[in-house]
Amino acid sequence: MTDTRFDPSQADARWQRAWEEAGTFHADSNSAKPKSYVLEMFPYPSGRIHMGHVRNYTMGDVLARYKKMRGYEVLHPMGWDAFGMPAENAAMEKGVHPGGWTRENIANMKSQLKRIGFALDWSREFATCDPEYYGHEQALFLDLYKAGLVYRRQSEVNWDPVDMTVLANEQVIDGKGWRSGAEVEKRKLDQWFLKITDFAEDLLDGLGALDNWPEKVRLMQENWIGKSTGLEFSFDLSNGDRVPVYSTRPDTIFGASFVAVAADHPVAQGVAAGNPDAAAFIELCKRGGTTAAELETAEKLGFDTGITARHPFTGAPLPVFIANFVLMDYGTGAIMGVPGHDDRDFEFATKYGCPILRVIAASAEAAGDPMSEAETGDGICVNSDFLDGMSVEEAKAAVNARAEAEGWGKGTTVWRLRDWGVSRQRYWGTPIPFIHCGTCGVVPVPKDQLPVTLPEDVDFKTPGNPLLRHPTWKHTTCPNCGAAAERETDTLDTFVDSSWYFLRFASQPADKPFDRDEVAKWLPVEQYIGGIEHAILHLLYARFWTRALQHIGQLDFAEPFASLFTQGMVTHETYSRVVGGRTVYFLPEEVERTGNGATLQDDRQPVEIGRVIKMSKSKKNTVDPDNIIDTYGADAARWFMLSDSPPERDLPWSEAGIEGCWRFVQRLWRLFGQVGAGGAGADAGEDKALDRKTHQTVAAVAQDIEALGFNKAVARIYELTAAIEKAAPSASRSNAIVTLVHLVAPMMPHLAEEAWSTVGGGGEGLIADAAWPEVDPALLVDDQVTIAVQHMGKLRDTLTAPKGASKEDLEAMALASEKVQRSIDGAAIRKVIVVPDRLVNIVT
RNA sequence: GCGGGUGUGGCGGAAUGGUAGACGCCGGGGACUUAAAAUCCCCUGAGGUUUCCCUCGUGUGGGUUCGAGUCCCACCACCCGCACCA
Repeated sequence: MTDTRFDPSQADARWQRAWEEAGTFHADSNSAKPKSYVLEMFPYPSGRIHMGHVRNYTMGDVLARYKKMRGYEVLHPMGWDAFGMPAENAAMEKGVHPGGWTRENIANMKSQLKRIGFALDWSREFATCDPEYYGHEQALFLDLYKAGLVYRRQSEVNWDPVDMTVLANEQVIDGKGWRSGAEVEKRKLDQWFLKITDFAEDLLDGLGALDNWPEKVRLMQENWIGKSTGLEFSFDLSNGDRVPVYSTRPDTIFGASFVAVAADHPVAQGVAAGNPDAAAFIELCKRGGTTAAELETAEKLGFDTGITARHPFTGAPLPVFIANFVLMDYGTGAIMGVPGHDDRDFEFATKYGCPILRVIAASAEAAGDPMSEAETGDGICVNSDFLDGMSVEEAKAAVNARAEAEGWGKGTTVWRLRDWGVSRQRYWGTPIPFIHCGTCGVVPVPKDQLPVTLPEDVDFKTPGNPLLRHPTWKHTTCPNCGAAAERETDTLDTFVDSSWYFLRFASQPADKPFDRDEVAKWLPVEQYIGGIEHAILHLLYARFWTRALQHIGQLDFAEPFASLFTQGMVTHETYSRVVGGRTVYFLPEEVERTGNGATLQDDRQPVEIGRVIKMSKSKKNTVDPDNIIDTYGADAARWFMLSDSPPERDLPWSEAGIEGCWRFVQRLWRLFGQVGAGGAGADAGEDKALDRKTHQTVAAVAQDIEALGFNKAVARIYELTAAIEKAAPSASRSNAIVTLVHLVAPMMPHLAEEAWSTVGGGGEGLIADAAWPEVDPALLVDDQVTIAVQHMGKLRDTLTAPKGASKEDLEAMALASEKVQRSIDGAAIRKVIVVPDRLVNIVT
């Protein structure tokens, strides 16, 4: 090896070519080896790869390469989540076609990914906007329809009356359309739904078996599914109607002081018909946000209908309100208000003067205590007739039993989970394969006519759904009767696309979505890696879709992802100045970081250093992976992604940090050049301490990689590197260096290949195909251990003892310590605690 | 608002209830060099002491324990999700 520096600008591409030519990362479905499916969430082709992608894919890549070295047949695919709104936005803003824009982005991002040297099987690549892919998706959708899991019903959307278009929640800002600024209305449309609620119980139960999912993701899903048990009963109204309500707290029924119904509840509609004020109030509720967050934080508003409801036990008349915080979608769309024991009811009652009654208290004596806030905790029933003295749980059961016995109510399970609305009134998505016929109704497109492809000739000059206004596309004939009919112009939610892509990666027949047997070979995914932002929707939908396919007999398993890992974001500090009262941000590459400040390169004047936050275009705190790779090569960038921060936490990018990684790449390169100095690699044993360190590191790094503790693996590699550098030349040292090449191979594959091809005359083949080093268990244990000696729990001395020394010996050694004796200072020893191989604590 | 998470030196972080700060970054000092880059060595939680050590210290306040960053209770701060962004 003559070069003193590793040059990634020529080595990276050379090894990437070598892997490609050898088909190194091609996954063979017929392999006899044990399989491992490593998957990172596929990206939306926004145009450029960002550091978050690099981090996500580097983690998966290290695992995939490591698994391969451990003898697994690894499937590590990549593709594109290519449908979605940004492409339509680009079409509107730049006058480009969504398809062309997307294809161009994919090409750019693919070449970016290739430069990082990921061990991907590119032969399985696809984009969800490929007619082949979405055609199969349409077929699956029809299968689910046939199984009764797809239906249509009316549902509300955000309607922008100026742009004449449906808006996503994120396009509604303070109740106004993001483009038009017009007040957003709620409008009812016929929409397609998937019956995810049929699987609510199963999706909930399934969480229990997902041991290798983060606890917090399981909890989030559990809360999302939101199983609750309560009582459903009806109030008799003074106008002769009956209104069913649902409550999870029937034990507090004697504390009910009002009844509230949702704005779109039939009772509300009935009142509005004869009362313009009520109608106006309902209109008010329809404006403003629809999201749960907005409803919860918005001021509680109500309209007193003048109607009263008869309390089922006391017969007392309770006022009936229309309220903005009651949701038609949840329960029965009506509630009994118990201000004493529900936060929202308390706020509402305070505002509208309803009585706040205490019906739960810590003890019977506290029954008369005043209430300054809602008390939602446990206690016993008071002021509650026959419930007095019962616990909350007893009272719930007692009220339910009484209601059922008397026939005016019944115990019910209610789910927060709602059916999945998949209709989108947009162009750039999978067309929903149905036809509307004047005589036959809604008719599925026959499978032999799939895919229903998107028309190419569309314009985005006017707002609204281009499919709806396309001159010819929607006109067709009914497959049933042959009469003129119209195509469905809604497209599918892009979450449908990402609910089965992992199946298509595993198996790609031309004539069907996937082959059941081939899928069974690869699935479930051993390790799925992605952002926490997908903790609920994507992961829940994918779990549902898999169950739905199992239900209709197309799959043999229910859970697609055996292990899940959610990685943190890549963050960066921000650089800004206030110019004319406005904050102007600067890119890191425009800024020079000095000691504890920063200056703009253009004018040498200081800029303000802001908080370290998620990289975002608006704050300009982004770093382009291409620039980093141009400067430092792929391996330094990969190493940075793995160093320091635990993978589940945020990773702050810094120029100094990547410089450090670059120095380490070169440091390794110099060390790798020293194989053979002091003897050939075959005979270790000359340097027992180094042998031990080497084997301990191999075992620890393996363990860390398998637990995705990359930052710990990195720290151990630094330690071994330092130990080798300090060691005198020997066969042990040469062995250690060759081992080190293996250890870094999954993380810095280009450097490792370059070293492998040259060390000690050159290794056999590619190191990507090499086996992970064997560990000698005898070398994992040290024969000497350091014992901490404490007096009253405080460290006073340390001593070295043979491993496995007896408690008596350790105690004697500890008491012999001068420092310890000085600390004890003649006090009587009451107790000595000895933890073998760890510590001695003397208690006086 | 509801749900979830996080908090340890100047910074990122490490630590089966058992030596807090491994490892990296920044910073300081030195070696090499005509000089620089690169590289190598040493120091680097705070305070006291002055080369022997001592005291304090893991968001805050309590508690359990021989011993708490770790377990329990209460609080504070920040971050994420909330169903049409992906």
